[in-house]
Amino acid sequence: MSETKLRYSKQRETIYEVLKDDCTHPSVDAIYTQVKKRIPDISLGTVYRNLNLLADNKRINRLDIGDGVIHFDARTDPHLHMVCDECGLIQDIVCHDSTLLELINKVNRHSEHEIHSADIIFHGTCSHCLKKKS
Amino acid sequence: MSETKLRYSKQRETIYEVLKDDCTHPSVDAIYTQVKKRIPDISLGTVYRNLNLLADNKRINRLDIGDGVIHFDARTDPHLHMVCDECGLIQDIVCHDSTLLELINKVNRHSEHEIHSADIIFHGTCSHCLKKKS
DNA sequence: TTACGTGCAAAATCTTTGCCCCTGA
DNA sequence: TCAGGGGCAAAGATTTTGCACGTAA
Repeated sequence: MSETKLRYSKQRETIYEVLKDDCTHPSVDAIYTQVKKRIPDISLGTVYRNLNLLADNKRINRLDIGDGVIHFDARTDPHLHMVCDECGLIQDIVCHDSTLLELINKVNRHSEHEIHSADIIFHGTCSHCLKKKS
Repeated sequence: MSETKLRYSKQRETIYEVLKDDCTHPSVDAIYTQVKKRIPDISLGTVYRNLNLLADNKRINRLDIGDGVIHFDARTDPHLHMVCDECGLIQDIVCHDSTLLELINKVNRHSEHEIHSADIIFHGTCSHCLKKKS
């Protein structure tokens, strides 16, 4: 949870590279499988450790969609997520305007709490599955 | 995941009653502890089984705040959640107006996907912790 | 040199499941 | 009667951690 100085390690940078090039919001296991192609003897524990370190240092984000495993995302700009209930894919929804900030401001005005951030996960049917259905 | 007819059971109704009277969005373990006071020999497996059944039948909702355990909520009207990063409490944020629907509609207009629902979890500092700080 | 990082395996958590007995309808 | 429900314990699944060895700075 705390931000600490990190020394270079091939494993950690490879994990970060793999995640950065993967837009599917992969689970730890999926990342492990990918990284293993480049560093065959890396261990799952190392992948967990480094993903947690990277997240604690805000280089990546944890993403919890409620499927029982943690997903990770190398995008750190504010954006929303959409989970397709048909195919399970997780997609980014870019905030075209100030929608997200507006929502947070609205809640801040109407409640006594102080909101700092919002994790928003939409559920529905993705464009690809919509086409398949019609 | 599928909705099925459920026969009456004392255990299930007690679990539902306990959850309905608890506004803290308790974890399975917290619910188990509560229910155990009324039915001392109930088993944890039964609590899991029934919470999942109740959720599948839409009588309650699962709530995933990313802390590694599932929370449950007997409120089924559309509302948002706020997790206090200081004390960990989960609070309801009532949607005063059509904010939530507006957000969903906006995304539906701007993306090719079809959004059906939104799970929104705010992070910040709750009113109680704000007072303690000042 | 030395504090941080790794691989490995064991442990810790959390959740589901099989089995046999019980119970609501 | 009998299919659904429960208790118990074992199994599964996911994640963390201790330890001895390796490595960046």
